[in-house]
Amino acid sequence: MPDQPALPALLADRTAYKARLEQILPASITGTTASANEIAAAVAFTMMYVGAVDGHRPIRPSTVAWMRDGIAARRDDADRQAYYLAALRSKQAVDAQCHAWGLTETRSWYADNSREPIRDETLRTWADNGALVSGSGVQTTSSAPRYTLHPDFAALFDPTLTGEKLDTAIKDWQSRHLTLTGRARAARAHAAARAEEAVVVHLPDGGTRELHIGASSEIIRGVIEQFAPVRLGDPVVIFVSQSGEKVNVLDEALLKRLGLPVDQQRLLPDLLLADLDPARDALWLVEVVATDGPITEERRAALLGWATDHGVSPDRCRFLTAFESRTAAPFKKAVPQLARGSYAWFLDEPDGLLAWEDLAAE
DNA sequence: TAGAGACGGCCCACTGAATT
DNA sequence: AATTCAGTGGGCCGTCTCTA
Repeated sequence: MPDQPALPALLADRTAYKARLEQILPASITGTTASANEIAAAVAFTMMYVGAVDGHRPIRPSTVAWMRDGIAARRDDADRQAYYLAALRSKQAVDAQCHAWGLTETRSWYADNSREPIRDETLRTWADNGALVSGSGVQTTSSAPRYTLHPDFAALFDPTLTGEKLDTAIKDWQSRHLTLTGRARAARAHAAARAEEAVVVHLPDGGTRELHIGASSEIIRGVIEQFAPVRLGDPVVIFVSQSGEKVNVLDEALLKRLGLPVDQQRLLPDLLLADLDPARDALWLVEVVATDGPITEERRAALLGWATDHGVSPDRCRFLTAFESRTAAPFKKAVPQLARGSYAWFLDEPDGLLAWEDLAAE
């Protein structure tokens, strides 16, 4: 990475970052201690240490968790870069780097599981307050690094900025980012970044819906745009559920009329379609398989139970597993488990439908 | 002394890179 | 090409400390 900006100058230690954070994003403003607590100080130090600013050298939570006192003490650009690269590879790579440096201190700042408060509390809160630049093109469940500091926020940690100059700079930043309009601006920028990478699905009723980027969303789009209009007489998309998101209900009124509860705790299909054609009158329960999770006998029974518990007749339920291709590994892996009485559909062969039927039932 | 907050730990589903 | 592994996302819970 030859065109990377220079690494920023650092403050003395974590304590110094905590002190500044308490001025910039105090709990009294953010409503949570996560914006300026010890974890937040560790995050700020580490992000500045590796130069995670303005889209360059993004980190993930483990980059913070794996930092150690011995590493933090090494301030050469080459060492900082070396830690960044090691932390991108694995914890073992960090161990190896420490060994190469002859560091005896083997304790990371935080245990691996502490990534959760780092991610869920500190980084979330910073993002809400315009302190981060949202990662672009990184899938929700990807382990790729995505977090960088907003350059204006990072500038507040400049060691040469002290006393009155620091106070002024902080007040200026707060007035641009922490006001109602500042927050709204951050939210809009965040939404715009997400929309740019979204998968746009055209619904049967003419509307559109944006889904997260990823193979699953491409398959969902295929089912809605290519499968449903051909196979269903009068298709309606009732809801879509995506990882990392509450169930996305598209037709609340219909869901209510059907009397189906959308309970987050229970097993729900990835996609629920209804065929309102009076001659067909069916409910399509669809599972989308990018890697795993087809309609197995167990899943079929659970989904059927969910539907029939609420008055849907079993003979009105259709079960479909949607795949990217029948030539790809996920389908081959799923074949032995596919539930009898379910269908399979493939994104790369949208005009076909594979039926696994009970001979006696037909 | 009860309740709230902080923090570390565990679980599940899913993804992409590394390994075989 | 298939499988494994490590790390992400979303959750929940137990323990400790501080405070009302």
